[in-house]
Amino acid sequence: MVRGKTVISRIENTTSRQVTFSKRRSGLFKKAKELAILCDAQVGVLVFSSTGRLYDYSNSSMRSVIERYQRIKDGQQLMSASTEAKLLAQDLSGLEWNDLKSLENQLETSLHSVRLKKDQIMAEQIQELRKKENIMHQENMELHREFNMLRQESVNLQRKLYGKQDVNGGQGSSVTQNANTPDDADEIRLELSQPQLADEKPEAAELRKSG
Amino acid sequence: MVRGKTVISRIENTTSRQVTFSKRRSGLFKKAKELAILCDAQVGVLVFSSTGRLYDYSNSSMRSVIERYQRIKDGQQLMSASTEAKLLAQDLSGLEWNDLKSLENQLETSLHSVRLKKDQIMAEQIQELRKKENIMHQENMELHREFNMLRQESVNLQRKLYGKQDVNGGQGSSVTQNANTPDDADEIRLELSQPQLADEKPEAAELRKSG
DNA sequence: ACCTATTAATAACT
DNA sequence: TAGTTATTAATAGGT
Repeated sequence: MVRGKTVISRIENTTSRQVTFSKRRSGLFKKAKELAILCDAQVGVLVFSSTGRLYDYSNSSMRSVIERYQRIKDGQQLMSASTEAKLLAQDLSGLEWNDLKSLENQLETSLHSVRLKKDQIMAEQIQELRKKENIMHQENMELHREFNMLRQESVNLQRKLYGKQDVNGGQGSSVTQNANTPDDADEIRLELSQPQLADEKPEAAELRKSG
Repeated sequence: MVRGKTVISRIENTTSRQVTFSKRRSGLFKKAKELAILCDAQVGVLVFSSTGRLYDYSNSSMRSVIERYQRIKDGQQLMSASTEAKLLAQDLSGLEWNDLKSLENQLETSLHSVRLKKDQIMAEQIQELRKKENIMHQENMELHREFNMLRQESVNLQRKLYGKQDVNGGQGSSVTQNANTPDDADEIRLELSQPQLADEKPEAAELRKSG
């Protein structure tokens, strides 16, 4: 029953977060739809849940919304497919369906196999790159783990060697100050953060498995 | 003051439509923001006014939202182009040969631009994945380098601590299994191999230098 | 841009 | 997941 002024910060309880997500998502879509109708606007809404699931609304096709957005953003003047199709449809009037059907078939079949092959190749490439990406990410994580173990070990050794004085063994960056090793690494500075997929949330990897 | 139940249909009066657009647009964005915060979701909203102006909101970058959307969608539907062609063909009736000729050309053009767009999207994806791959690879190399330096240091510390006998001061870390290192660090075996890009293109190396 | 009567959305509950 | 309801939030029309 809405007690008190609703505070907008992350809902920690998982179930109530999911319930709220479901309710507010539909509320948002409803608002988007109303805006589109009332004000004759083109609207697209994209929502990814914290579990990585996609929900979307748009009054026209999302593809065309995105293309329009990109056209404006990129300053490019690429005509969107849907716009072009509309123009094409307007140009032609009074055409026999049977003729069109065979025409369509001809055009499609001639292009279909080529497109299929090309798409297949590109899709395979993308899939392979994604696989590689995941493997590298895992390897990266493993390296971090092992690195930290070794660092801890090194710190312990230094403690044994030098006593408890001047041993900089914190979790921070500068791990060792080993001033008396002439031909070896005198000073190792470490500034490592956890590896991260460039701009992806963790669940994205999860998603790729299923999708 | 909201008289009566608000009817959702196009507002004919231009000024009040614009006012409503402005108000409801900000309302929509607010709702989107709240959803993102409350439910830890990634949200993107795109709105084009009836005059063609773009307004957008997203809690992360719109680009990443769109890319995430496309990553999901292009796995699901590679058939949208042919579907559109079918819909287009169904609209039309009554045809002459000259019309067919021009239709053929237009369909070809249309298909061409659709194909171009699709290819462009896929090519961008591949490019971005390659970029990510390179970044991760670089990070991986750096980790290896630092790991080896730290390992060397650890070995030196162990020598100092234990002399040349029984140099196995690991705290249970499976990383340093250098059981009998007589004099040189050359024999230290590390179970990590250098990371490698499977089928690296020439520009990849170039990228790492600068990045 | 601000105000406010009124409807709309929704948090907590079942 | 789907209702109910007490509240808060959004907003249409006016200024």
